[in-house]
Amino acid sequence: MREFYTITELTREFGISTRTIRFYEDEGLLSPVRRGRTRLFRPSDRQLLRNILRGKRLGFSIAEIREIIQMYREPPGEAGQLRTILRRVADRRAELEQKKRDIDGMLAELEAAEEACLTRMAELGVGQVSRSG
Amino acid sequence: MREFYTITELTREFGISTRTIRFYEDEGLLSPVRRGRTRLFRPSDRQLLRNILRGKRLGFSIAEIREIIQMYREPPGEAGQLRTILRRVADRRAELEQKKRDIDGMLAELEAAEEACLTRMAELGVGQVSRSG
DNA sequence: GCCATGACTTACGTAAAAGTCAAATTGCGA
DNA sequence: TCGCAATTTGACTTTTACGTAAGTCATGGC
Repeated sequence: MREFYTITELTREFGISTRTIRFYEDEGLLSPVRRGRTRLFRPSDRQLLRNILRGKRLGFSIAEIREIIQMYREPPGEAGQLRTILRRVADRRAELEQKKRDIDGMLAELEAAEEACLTRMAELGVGQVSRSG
Repeated sequence: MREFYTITELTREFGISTRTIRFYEDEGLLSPVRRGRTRLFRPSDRQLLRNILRGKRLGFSIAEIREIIQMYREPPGEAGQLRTILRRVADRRAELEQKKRDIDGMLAELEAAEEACLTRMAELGVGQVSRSG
């Protein structure tokens, strides 16, 4: 495991721009250490970035991702705050389950569309058809 | 099954604004029939709206949703176009599978966070803890 | 006939999430 | 130590997905 990554290494690995990474830092999602003014990303920063991009792919906003990230941090010492976090965890979980159902719904529609295409191709007498599902 | 829905009925059912529905029509996602100037939504429009909102929840853009919707339409008569659609279906499917993995990853992180909170609460000697997973 | 209600169009506004560009600075290899 | 590529900050621009406001139109009840 490497100790540090440069910003461009991360942009290449994740297919994003430096502007994006700096933007995430401005938004408080990332906090790389610095040598002089240059950002140095630890493996934990890299992991965090990976999680941020996961959230993005699922349609979460920066604000939501920031909130979710805060739930992963060291749990606080106060019972009320812990309960708050637990509630939010439950909420997010429900949201993710909904997204899962959405995915299954869309997959079903895609399969129907594929089926219709394959049927149509058969009607047209087109060969070289391979089924993936 | 009702024959038509008004715009406000749909806004109430799906928790969105009339502006949003009209915007989707402007963007070519919906094409309700009209009586005079008033929009009348058929059950198929309602279904389509449901699908649009599913796509939104999964983070697809209007442009992407428009493209996906076009795949659901009546399959065209030309073999090349059919193949194009099949390829896009495969791409979208792969994308949805990726999102599914993203969800599972996030769920795992949420569970870890929950676990940490529960542990912390136990340390504090806080009772009334119920586990959901 | 008048008004409330709901729907419509048009136009402008805006927040989020970067993209783009410029100018200064820095690190590092020769 | 020079020079160039990489990095930095800062400001401005763009795109997306609507929100909001202003004014019009149709219609059903009193």
